[in-house]
Amino acid sequence: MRKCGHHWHGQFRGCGYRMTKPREAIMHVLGKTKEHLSAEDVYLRVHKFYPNIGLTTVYRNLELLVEMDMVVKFEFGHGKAKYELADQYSTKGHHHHLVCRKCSKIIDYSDFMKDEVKFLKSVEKGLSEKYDFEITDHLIQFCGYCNKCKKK
Amino acid sequence: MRKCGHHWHGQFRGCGYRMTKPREAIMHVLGKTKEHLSAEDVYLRVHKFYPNIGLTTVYRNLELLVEMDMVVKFEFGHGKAKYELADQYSTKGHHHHLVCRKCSKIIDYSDFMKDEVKFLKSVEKGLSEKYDFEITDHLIQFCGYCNKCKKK
DNA sequence: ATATCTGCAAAGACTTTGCATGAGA
DNA sequence: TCTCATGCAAAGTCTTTGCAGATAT
Repeated sequence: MRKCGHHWHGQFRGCGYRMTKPREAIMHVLGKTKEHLSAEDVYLRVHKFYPNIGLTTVYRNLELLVEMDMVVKFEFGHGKAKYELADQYSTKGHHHHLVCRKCSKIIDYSDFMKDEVKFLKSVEKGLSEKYDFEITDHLIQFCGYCNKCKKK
Repeated sequence: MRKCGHHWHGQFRGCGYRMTKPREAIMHVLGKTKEHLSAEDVYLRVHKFYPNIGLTTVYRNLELLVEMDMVVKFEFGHGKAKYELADQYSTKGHHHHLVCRKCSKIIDYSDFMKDEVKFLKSVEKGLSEKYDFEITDHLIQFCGYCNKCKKK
């Protein structure tokens, strides 16, 4: 059976992991979507072209990918965790979320990134020094009511 | 038995809810701590002076309090949700969190709020207009490795 | 060859629901 | 008095763990 050659190979090997078919399939699904997928969502999509996949494997690999900084995990507070490819691997690019408190709708936005970068730069530096904390990532999110859910 | 009079009374009545002993007890616990408590944490603390409390009641009221904007719910990604009194009811004041990806330690910080306010003011305005979204709250959080967990 | 990875089944953890009883206004 | 709220038990979800067999290198 052919080897699991692929452009993710190096990423995994570099971290001491193997490139396997389930991993390839999971990366494929994550790379193809612009949505925020739950573990089960990923499982279902992978399952279509790789029916042998197990949900457990999806959970284990998503966790691994988060640890490797290739995937970001979000807990929007509606039961299940959602996963997205990290900015540098994604076609979506750097963005944040607007979360509706009523219908749970999530809007991606990538506006005002200039302001954000300026803000983050000084804050991250200050915080990491003051608290002796190595900052690897940030989470910025706005909560409220979407156009359909806000009171008229 | 005496009535449940208390300074939270108006908050609840104003939203169409009743002031009950369990609610009073839960507010008492939340108001007394500076920690981030899980539902079970709240339950255990309330239980000490109000042993009749049920865990279900705690869950139901925390949810209610979040909806009333009196409490903020955080999902730091380590299993259980954590709750804090909202800024305006808390002695902690406005703050955000630094979350260690390894040991799950959470550091509250309230530095750089001037920069933050400036940043948020323009961004919130822009976003709410562009996406027709009523922003009620924001979540800003930095993830990384605390002094004990970062590689030397 | 051999340590890693996978899939299945079962267990675990947190949270929600149903319902009869109790309490606030 | 008349709803609303509570507590218990049971159920529901999402996620993790154990383990034997399969796979990548």
